[in-house]
Amino acid sequence: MKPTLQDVANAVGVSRSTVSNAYCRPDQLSAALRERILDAARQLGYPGPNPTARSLRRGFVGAIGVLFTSQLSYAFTDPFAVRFLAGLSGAAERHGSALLLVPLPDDPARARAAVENAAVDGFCVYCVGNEEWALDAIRRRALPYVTTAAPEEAHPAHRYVGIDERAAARTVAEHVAALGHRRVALLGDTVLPDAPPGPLRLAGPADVPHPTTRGRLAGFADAFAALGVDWSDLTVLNATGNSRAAGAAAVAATLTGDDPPSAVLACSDVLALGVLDTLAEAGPHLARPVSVTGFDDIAEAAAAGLTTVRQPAEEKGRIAAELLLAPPADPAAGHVLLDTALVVRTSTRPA
Amino acid sequence: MKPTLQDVANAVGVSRSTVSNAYCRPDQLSAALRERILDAARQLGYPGPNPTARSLRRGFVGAIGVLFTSQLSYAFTDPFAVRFLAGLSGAAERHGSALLLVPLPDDPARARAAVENAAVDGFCVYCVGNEEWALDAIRRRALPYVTTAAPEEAHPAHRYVGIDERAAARTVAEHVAALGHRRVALLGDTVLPDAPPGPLRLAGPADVPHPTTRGRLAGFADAFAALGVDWSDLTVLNATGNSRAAGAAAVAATLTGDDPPSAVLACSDVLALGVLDTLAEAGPHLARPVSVTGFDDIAEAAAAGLTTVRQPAEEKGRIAAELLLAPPADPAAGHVLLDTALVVRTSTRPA
DNA sequence: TTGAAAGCGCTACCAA
DNA sequence: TTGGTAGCGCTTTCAA
Repeated sequence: MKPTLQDVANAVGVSRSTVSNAYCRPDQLSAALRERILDAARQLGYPGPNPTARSLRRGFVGAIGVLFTSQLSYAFTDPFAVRFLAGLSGAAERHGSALLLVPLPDDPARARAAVENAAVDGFCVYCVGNEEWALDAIRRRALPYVTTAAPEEAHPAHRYVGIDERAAARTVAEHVAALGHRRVALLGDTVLPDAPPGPLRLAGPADVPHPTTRGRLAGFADAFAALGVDWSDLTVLNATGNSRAAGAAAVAATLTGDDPPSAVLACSDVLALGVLDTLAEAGPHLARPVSVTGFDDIAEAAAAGLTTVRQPAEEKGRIAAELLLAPPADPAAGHVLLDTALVVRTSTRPA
Repeated sequence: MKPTLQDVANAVGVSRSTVSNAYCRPDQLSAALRERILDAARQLGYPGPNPTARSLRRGFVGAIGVLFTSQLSYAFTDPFAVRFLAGLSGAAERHGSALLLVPLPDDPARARAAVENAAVDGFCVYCVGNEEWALDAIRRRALPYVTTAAPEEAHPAHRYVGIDERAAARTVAEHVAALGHRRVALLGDTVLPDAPPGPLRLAGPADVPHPTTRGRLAGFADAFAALGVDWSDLTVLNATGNSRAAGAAAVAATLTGDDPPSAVLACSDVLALGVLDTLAEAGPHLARPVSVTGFDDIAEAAAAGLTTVRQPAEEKGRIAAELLLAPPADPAAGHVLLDTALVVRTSTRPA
């Protein structure tokens, strides 16, 4: 059996308290005794206090849980998520907190159990879809948490760091509109659940369940509505996933059909890069060039010359961690909206 | 105070065991009683069994620790590490295990404490330098672990997944040698600790402390030695970090000096991309083109036309997780060497 | 400076 | 099917 603190105490002939003190309160005993205890521990192969037992007793763990309501590997596949995690981990590191990445099974009951069973002091919920159930489980545990988007309904103690999705989306749409584009397609990931890739009939942005996508589509629409281009004049394209391939598949038929749009506004850079892939492939067969915009400004966007909206990924992660680990006294400071910036590159041209 | 299992038991008028059973062994009580208990729990706001207490009692945690002996954010900054983590997290997810990313402070004593205090069932150690101290702490805790490189000295129960660094490096060097290059520079990250960026005097690869870098440099040297080009004829360049910028800085003086090498063999793609950056910047001032090779085959390598050695990043992560979570019965199967492949692109040309 | 006592919240065994 | 008992390994008063 693995030796315990008790064994060390027995070996030295002192009480457990004293051994415990030797580890976590060196000032509470003589240096000599402490040395004697540590020596005995080494001799016995005692690896130091058991972390789980210590957490139970102390009432905290030293780790924050990170939740992606999707495959966990998504976190490492999406460039924006990776940068967010870089910022988050840097700040967590500074606070001496570890990061527990919690995989969520597809089965709702088991997913909820995963949230209930995570040994953490708080949660950072990376919003990618419907995570209300997870927030509910977290609130029941009375743990602090932070999300990466404003909540749908305000909740006391709900802290978040996000951007003004709608206003940000509007800026890039205004840029495209100013270039003279009027036949425009909007591309989003999972605009409606279970919808197939490609064009979608949608009464308005309000019908989109995912708040981030809803906000961005609404912002795109705002810009055109101001110029008299109605929602019904816009094409909405659905991608079945936030990936390059899904973006490419979503637009393929539309771009190669007759009367294609002159511009495609995507809800993420990854989708937009997929559009560029389709465009590059279709190449000579296209009647005329198509302008494309993305959202996020990931590294690949610059290389591809993609016009996009920049949001500060690492900073978002850093602030999320700080909101959790060093909560502001003023509750209003728990709601952070970051600035975004339109980045114009070569993927948008006059219509 | 937060309600505990005991409170629920009191409320329903049953024993704690029965409440516990209601949560983790539903077959041990009648459906009716279980419903009654769960209802009471809901009423009281009991969020379910405390994960830490459960772990203590059960003796396992359901998480594996991931150690990067560097800034934790490095894990998200290095493309190869990110792909490794994607593979690792996918496999962990399948096994229902969470991932605890443990930040390691710079201070050695505190770093060791971080390893000792992590509540995990095992460790995956991503090798980036000297991690013997961490392995030592893990062994004392008698936890299973896996590393991403063969150990320097064999240890029972040490499992690893790696590649034959030396043989792999040799293949790309042979390719460069076959193109006729004889004046060659080798570029590695932290070839010697605390060495400045740029050329380095080194008696031989054996003097390099980091095993991965040592193996790759030795492999490069092997290829040239076979053609009569001695170690002393090769230039060794030191980069102070595994980053594009560090790679660029390491080669700048050498490439723009007189009598520059005709080829640079880098120990990673990231470093090689830095070399390409320097080359692009120096551009017209260069006497003649310089061939460059990398190592890893990250996504950016393809776009940059970089000749490199491909190693299966995601698979490495997946196998690491499986070695840990589903240990093979045969101990020999705990040592996995993955295949690598030379990928020739446009960054290498005849001398 | 040291030790005794009292749990942290839970689960697993065994007996009823 | 239910409950009593006995810890899991530790830390923290408080008293000596």
